[in-house]
Amino acid sequence: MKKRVTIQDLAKELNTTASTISRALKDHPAISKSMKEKVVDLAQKRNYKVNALAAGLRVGRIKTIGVIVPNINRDFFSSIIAGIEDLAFEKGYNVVICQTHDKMAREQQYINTLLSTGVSGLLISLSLESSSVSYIDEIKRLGIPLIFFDRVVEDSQVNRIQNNDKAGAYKAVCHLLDNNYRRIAHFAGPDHINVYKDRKLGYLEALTANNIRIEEELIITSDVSLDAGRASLEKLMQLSNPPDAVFSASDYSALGALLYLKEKGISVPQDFGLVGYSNENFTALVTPGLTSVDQHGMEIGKYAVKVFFEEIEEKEKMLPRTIVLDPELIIRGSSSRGEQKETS
Amino acid sequence: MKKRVTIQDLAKELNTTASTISRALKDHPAISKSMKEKVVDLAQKRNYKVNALAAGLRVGRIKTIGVIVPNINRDFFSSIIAGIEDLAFEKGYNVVICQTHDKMAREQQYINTLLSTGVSGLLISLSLESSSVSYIDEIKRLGIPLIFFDRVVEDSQVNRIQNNDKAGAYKAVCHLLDNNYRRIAHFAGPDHINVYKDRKLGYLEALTANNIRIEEELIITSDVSLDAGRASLEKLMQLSNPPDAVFSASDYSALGALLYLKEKGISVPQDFGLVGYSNENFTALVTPGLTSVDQHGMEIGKYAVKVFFEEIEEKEKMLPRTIVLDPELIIRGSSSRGEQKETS
DNA sequence: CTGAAAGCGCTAACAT
DNA sequence: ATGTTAGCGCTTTCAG
Repeated sequence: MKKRVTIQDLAKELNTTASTISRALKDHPAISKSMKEKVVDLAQKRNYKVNALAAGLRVGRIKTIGVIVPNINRDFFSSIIAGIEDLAFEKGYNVVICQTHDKMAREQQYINTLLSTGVSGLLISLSLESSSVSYIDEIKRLGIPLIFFDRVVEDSQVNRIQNNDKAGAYKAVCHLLDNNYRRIAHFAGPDHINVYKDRKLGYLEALTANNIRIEEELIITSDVSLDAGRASLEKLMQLSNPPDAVFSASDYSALGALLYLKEKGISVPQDFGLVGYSNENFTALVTPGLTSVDQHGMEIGKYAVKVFFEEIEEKEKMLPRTIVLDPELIIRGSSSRGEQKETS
Repeated sequence: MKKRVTIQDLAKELNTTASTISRALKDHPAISKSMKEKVVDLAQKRNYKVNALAAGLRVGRIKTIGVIVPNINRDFFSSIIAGIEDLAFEKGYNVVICQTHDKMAREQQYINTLLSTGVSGLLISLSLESSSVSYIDEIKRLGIPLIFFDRVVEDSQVNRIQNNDKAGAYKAVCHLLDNNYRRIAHFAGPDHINVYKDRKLGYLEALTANNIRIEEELIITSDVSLDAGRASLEKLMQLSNPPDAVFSASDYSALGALLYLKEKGISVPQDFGLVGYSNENFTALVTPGLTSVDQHGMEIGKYAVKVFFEEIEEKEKMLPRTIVLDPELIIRGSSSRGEQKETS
């Protein structure tokens, strides 16, 4: 367990000083070519690695971007992360990923840790529990770029990359109406999360625009998990006048509903229509395929880092931006009555 | 963009010194109760956070565990991570997750970054490209606990948490034989990765044990992706004597095969049997359900951190351990000829 | 119980 | 083109 090689060790061995080594290693213009070569060779030979702690302490920041998401095993979030990584790597930044499991406490803890390790920026999608958020001001005060994506805070002056969830939901519900479903229920998520609020709004607007009366009993709010979806539909089917379709704010609860319908032998899409949200990979794999709304995760990720780099590269303070992408309805078997091409 | 609050700021305000603040904050026994209270209160009020860079530089290590996996959007890996997080949090450690996308270069880069930021330990599952690995000695030399899980290095003295992949494959193939499939092909992964090598061995042993001749043409090696699975099966079906079942080393290529079979109207499991590996969530969702081998990801994660904590808590150097878990065959529709209970 | 002082490894302004 | 020096914020030994 020897100590790690430092810049001093290299300096001693080359009869020079730490400064020269430091500069040579960063390809500083004022260092002779021959010296640079010697230094780089020796560094390699001795397997030298910068101590990012020391460098970061000095400079106040390290070339790492912190990403905080509710869950990493959602295809939506993992595509966002892939998008973030692509650009970040290109620019020589590393990405560390933290998952909150939708707990506000973990979100706060990770923010503290990441801040205290000197990350250069923070890209965050809120946990389900995070209705209000207290850390924004502090992050701003530290001058660290902060970008929210997908699940964003709404009332503050911050950067946001999000989908037009209202439009996505609107399209989804209109599609169900086009396929002659008439009593369309909605699985809603917590109202304090923008995406769920907006999806509900889109649902309501689509009904109103089509002169369909809104019935509160057809709207069920939950954590939109698979189990919640199954339970919600079970409850709805007890109604004297049950729905003939569900627009779910999440693919998972749509899947729960689908499994319930299969169990009960209710045929989808003939007797019941189903649309989910997020276009998770499994939606294409279940039978019938689950119609869903694709949110272009990769793009969201790319925009998020892009804004980050703009923030650190601009000298003068930029105004916070909100970038809104348009989601896309992906039609599959679960909602296509009449002409079904979909088989898988 | 004010500077962040330091321990010195607090010291000045309380007419004491940094040492006292530092000690009070860590609940050092030699600090008076009243002082501790004052310090903790003020720290809270001023929103003080330790500068982990500075503390880490001093101590040489930070309370963070680095986890490196090929991909985070596999259910298998994300359960492992969940297992790791559980225990790590309990002990006050943070977990940062990095994904290599199966690229050796990224693996090396992340190891460098994590080492240079002073993580306390490294939990690694190798990328597909990583046949030989050069960083082990260095990590050991630095005295940082190193634990491989699932995809491990085989020839060195390191900690390993892995599944008995041979046994899992053996069970899977025997199950196919029990269901009267006779020409069983195998989708193999790269041979330099232990898990794929062992799954192939299990396949071969199961055939041999049942007096079935091994035919090289029935073994197709690929990156076991979805596309590879489809392509591999397509190729196999061109043979003059095509197989009637596939044991795939990965759920993804099994899925590719399933989609191909559906397209061609070959009925599963009647005319063709299919078994995958890893028990990804989607295996329960496709129709017919895909028989697969569950690897107890959560347990693997828990063991991995457990070994990490043992390493840092023991004073004397412990010998590297290898922990082998037994996987479990999950039987679903895709391989159950005769008595099919499975419908989903 | 508290303070003084040194130093972790690196960078950058300021020499030369 | 290279060296000198100071200091980032914290912990910890040693002294009181």
